[in-house]
Amino acid sequence: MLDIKPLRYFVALAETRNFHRAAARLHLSQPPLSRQIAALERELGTPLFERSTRVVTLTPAGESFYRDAVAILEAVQRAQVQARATAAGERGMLRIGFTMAAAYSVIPRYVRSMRTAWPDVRVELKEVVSDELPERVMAGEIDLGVMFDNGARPGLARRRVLSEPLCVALPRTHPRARARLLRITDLKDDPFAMTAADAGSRLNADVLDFCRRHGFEPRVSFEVRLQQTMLSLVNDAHCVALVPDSMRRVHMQDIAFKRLRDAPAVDLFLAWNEANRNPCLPGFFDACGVPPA
Amino acid sequence: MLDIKPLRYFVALAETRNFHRAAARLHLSQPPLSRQIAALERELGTPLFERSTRVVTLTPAGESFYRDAVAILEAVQRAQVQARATAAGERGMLRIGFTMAAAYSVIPRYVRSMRTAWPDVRVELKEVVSDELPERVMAGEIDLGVMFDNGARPGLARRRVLSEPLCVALPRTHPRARARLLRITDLKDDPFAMTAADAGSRLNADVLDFCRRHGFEPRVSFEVRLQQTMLSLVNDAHCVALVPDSMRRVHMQDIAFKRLRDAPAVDLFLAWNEANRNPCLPGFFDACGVPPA
DNA sequence: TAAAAATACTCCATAGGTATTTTAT
DNA sequence: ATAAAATACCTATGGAGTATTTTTA
Repeated sequence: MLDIKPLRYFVALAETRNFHRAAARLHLSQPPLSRQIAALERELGTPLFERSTRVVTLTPAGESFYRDAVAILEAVQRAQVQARATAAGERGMLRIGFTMAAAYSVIPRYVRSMRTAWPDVRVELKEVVSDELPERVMAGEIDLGVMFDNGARPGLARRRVLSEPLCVALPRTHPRARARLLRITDLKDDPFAMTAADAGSRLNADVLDFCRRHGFEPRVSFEVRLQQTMLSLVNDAHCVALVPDSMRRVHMQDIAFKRLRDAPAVDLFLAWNEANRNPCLPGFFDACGVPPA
Repeated sequence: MLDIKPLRYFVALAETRNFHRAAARLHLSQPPLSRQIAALERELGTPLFERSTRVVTLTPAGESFYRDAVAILEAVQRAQVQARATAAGERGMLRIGFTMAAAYSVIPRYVRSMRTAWPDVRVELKEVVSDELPERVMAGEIDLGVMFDNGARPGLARRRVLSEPLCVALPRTHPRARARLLRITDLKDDPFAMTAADAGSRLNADVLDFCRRHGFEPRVSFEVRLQQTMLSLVNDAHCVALVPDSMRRVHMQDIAFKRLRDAPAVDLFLAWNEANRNPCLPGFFDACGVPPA
C-alpha cells in the first residue's frame, strides 16, 4: 500500500534527474533510493523513469505521477498545518445563538471583533427563541448563547454582557406619542403585549412587578415569545409594550419609542457549556472582552 | 515525517469511533492502532480524538484532519490509477505535426478516430512547414508528422497513408475555367506557382517532370513553401498551380479546381521516431489503421 | 464491575548503510 | 575508461503481535 516516503523519494529524483544528487537531497545514500524507486515502479506496474548511466528522464507515466505526487505532498503539509491551527483556535467555527434583543446590540460587536481578531474562524449566527437557548447550548448545538437572564444551570457558564433599560413602544397614533418621557402610569389603561410568563426569561415578571409597584395591573392582551412579535403587535394591533432599549433600532412604520421614567433594566447574558472544548472559545472571550471567572 | 499508514488508521478510527472495530477493519489488533494514533497525535502536537472507555469522538482538529485525510487517500489512489492509465496509453498527449495538404484529408479522420477510441488522449495539432517535420519528429517535439514524401532517414519510421492525384487550381477568369477535365498542355503558356525545389518534398520535381514529359517547360513565376500560399497566389496573382486533390476543400473567391488528365499522384506519409516511447502511439496506430512493419 | 483503551514486552520485516558489480557512453 | 545505477549483504529501527494493566461510566 503506497506510502508517502516513496513519493518524496520519487519527487526528489524527478526534480534532480540524478540518483546521487536526489539521495543527497534526501540525506540518504544512493542504493536505498534506487531500491525504493524500483519498489515504487513495481507497485505501479510501470517504469517511471527512463534510465541510462548518463541521464535519468521521466516516462509519460512518471510525468503524470509527478504532478500528482507534488500535489499530494503539499496536501499532507497543509492538512497538518490546518489541524494545528484548528487545535489552536485560529481556524474553525463558532455557533452563536441569540435572541432578537441581542441582534441590535452585542451581536454586531461580536461579529466585528471576531472578523478582525480571527478572520479564519467562521461565526455562524442562529436566531433562537430565548428560552430554548440553554438546552441548545448544553446539547452542544450552539457554542454560545446570548439571551435574557433565565436562571443558573449546572454546567452552564454565564456572564452578564449588557444591561439596558426598558423603553416604551407605542403606536404613533397614541395620545402620548408626542411626549419625550413617559411614566408607566401613562399606560395604565392601554392593552399590553408581553413576553409569555413561561418564555424562560424574567422579562414578564419584571414588567408586571414594575406596573404593580406603580399601582396598577396591566391589561395583558397578548403573550408572545419573541420581541419581534411584540413590535409587530404594537404596529398592527395598536397595543403598547415595554422592550429593551436597543430595539429602537428596529424601524417600523407606525411605532414610536419613548424613554420611561425609572425604567427597570434588563440584563443580556452570554452563556456556554463549561464542558465545551471548542478551541475557538478562548479566542472569542479574549477578542470580545468577556470577563473570566 | 507523516506517512500514509497513520492516515488510513486515523480515517478508520474516525469512521468507526471505536478502536476495536477500526483495528478489525484494518486487519490489525487493537494495540498497534492505539500506538499509531498516539504517535500521530504526538506528531501533530494535538489530540485528534476525545476518548473515554465508552465513546471516541473527534476533536475540532480531528474533524479538520479527517476531511483532509480522506481527500489525500483518494488523491493517492487516483495518482496510481492515472499513472497506470498513462503507461497503458489510455491517457496522455499525442502531438501531431502536419502540412496544409493533410489538414483536409487524413487529419480530420485521425482526430475523429482518436476521440472515439481514446477520449482521454489529448491530440495536439501543430501546422508545420513540410520540410521541417522530420527534424521536429526526430527531436521529439512532435510524436507524429503527416507530410509529403521527403526521403528516408535513419531512425524515422514512415508509412504511406494517402495517395491522391494532383489537380489544377486556376483563376475563374482563366479561358479554360469552364472545362471539366484539363490537359497539362492547356497550361503551357500560363505562369505557374510551385513548391520550392528545396522545400523537402518531391512535389516540385514531380510537377516539372510531368510538364516536360508533355513537351513543355513550365514558366515558374513563384516558388513557395506552403500549399496555402500557392492558392493565395492563384487567387491574387492569377497564375496556375498543381495541388493535391484534397485542397479542393479550401474555398477561395476566385479559384476553380479542375481534374487533370493522367495526373501524377502525390503521397502523404505518416512519420515518427522509432525510439519514441509515447505509450499513446500503439493506440493511435490501432485506432487509425496504420499498417505495421 | 465490565468494556474499552493503554502499556509492556517480544519478534520480525524492512529501510538504510557499506562494499561491490554491472552497464552504457 | 569512467561515471552512474543496480545488486549483495549486513544491521537496526520500528511496526505488529500477545499478554496484561489501567481507566471510566
